[in-house]
Amino acid sequence: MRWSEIDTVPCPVAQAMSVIGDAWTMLIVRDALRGSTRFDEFQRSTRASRAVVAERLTRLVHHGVMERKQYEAHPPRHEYQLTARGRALQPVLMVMAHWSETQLPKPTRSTGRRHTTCGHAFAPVVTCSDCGEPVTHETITYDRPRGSAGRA
Amino acid sequence: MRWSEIDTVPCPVAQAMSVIGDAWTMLIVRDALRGSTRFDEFQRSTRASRAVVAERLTRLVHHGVMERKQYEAHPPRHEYQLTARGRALQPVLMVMAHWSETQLPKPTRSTGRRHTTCGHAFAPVVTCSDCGEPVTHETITYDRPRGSAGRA
DNA sequence: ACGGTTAGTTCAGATACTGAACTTACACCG
DNA sequence: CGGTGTAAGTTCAGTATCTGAACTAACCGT
Repeated sequence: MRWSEIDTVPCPVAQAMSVIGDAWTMLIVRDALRGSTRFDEFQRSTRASRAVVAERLTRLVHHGVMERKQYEAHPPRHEYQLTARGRALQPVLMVMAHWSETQLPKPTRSTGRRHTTCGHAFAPVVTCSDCGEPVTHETITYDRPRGSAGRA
Repeated sequence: MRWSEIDTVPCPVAQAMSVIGDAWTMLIVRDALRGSTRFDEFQRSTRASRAVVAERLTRLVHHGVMERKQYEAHPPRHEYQLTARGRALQPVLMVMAHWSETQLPKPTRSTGRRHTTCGHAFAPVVTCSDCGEPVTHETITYDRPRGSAGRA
């Protein structure tokens, strides 16, 4: 199966992969969540090749994660902004960064994440929308126990 | 910059990418979280080429996400099991699947996720470990506002 | 006129992926 | 005994993708 056909798999994880299943794409989204909007900004920060940055930005726009806007007419200049769909990736990146910080051996500079509601540094905790209690690997089941297409 | 050098970037997202920043790897982890352990099981479900499945499994073992265990001596047969580090990816996949289900247009079969603590189907909500309130893109700040290396 | 900025595109050479066949080592069946 | 099946890979030729560097276009400031 080709990369380009992943989007035909009826699984939410595979669908997500068809949009953000690439390291450079994720780094671009990370930068966008931090406030980057310009092509060169993405290129310098990710250090991906210019061709890859251009291709990934086009793909993100195509999937409705980012919007390409002209901010200057002469000369024509564009910038990339996250859409609501793109901003909704924030929890994904945050939980991923937390996994990295707590599970991987190599030290990374702390992200210094702070919750403005309470003012504290914090760890993201995934909870149940119904009862509010934390969700762990052990307290989850799936309705169709062993279906054909994957899910997580 | 090469893919193989991502792990030198001192950013937790980049570090995560160096381990799971690949679509096939994520699908393998998804299957493992569902209970798959065998090479052929991963290959059939992901439909990646056998060479890629072998390479990705080796990489996951190398990064301590999975363990390779011999479960039969004659003929030698191995299986792959998630380590604690691998099981800790469950929230990442779950939040990602939720993003996919709520944000992407293409319909995917519902994952039918159920919380055994309360017995209900649920959506994962990322909350603050300190105050317990939901965390959104708007209620987060970062201590070093515009550092050199990325974070999210 | 000269250099700088922004957003790309182009290209040759290197790297990675695909699909299929092949391998090893056994088990089961008649 | 020979054939088929299973499990976990490996190998290979052809194809696709990525890298790094240079180049383009259209302006600005001095």
